[in-house]
Amino acid sequence: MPIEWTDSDPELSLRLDRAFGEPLRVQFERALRQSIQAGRLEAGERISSTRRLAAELGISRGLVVDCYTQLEAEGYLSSRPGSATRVGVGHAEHMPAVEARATTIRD
Amino acid sequence: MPIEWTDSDPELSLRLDRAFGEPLRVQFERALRQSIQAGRLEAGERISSTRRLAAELGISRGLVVDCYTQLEAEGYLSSRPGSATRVGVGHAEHMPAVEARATTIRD
DNA sequence: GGCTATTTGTACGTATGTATC
DNA sequence: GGATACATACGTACAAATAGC
Repeated sequence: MPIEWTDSDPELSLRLDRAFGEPLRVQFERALRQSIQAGRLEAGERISSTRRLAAELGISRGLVVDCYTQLEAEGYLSSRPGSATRVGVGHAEHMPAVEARATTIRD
Repeated sequence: MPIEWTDSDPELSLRLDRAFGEPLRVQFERALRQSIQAGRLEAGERISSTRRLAAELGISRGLVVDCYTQLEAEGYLSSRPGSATRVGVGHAEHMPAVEARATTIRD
């Protein structure tokens, strides 16, 4: 049974399927990366905390942490302890779709 | 091809060999126990997390967890959730092999 | 400035499924 | 079939940094 999740504004919508064979982490990581690439998330904008997103998606926080870590290494996200994780400024600027859209996504 | 690993300070150095016939867990567990027995690890000192050590040794984390569990049961290590594993205070000072022998093999 | 809640980061321990020998 | 090893996912716990009041 796939997991679908859409925020109030559909800034981040993704679909995970446990029975699909592909690991949840891979599915989630790709969905998140594509959301940034497509400009559905604005540069510098806060994204959900690992706890909230995990709870909303029905997956463990560890998975979310792992994916955030990976995407941060790729430059898509920026985080520091005690503060919210944000979309990396470097990447989103270079993405054409971003400025065109000016999407608002909060937390 | 043996796996060799040495920490920055060579407090823990070990050598694993997949082709040796002896299970990796046995090799690793013995190497770790001997490091403590020989006093190369100081009492109360932090040791590598299961994730880090597994990654550095190229073995699965499950194996490291199993060995840590066994050595904790023998008193060589001390751990609690959310905190780093440390060398057991009782052991690193006085002698070792006694408690180890008294312990039954688990699992 | 201080206090508290939140968040990240880290770490352990466990469970389940799979592959291989 | 059993033992060994690995991969994936989860739950929990704690410390440090931060943000907000």
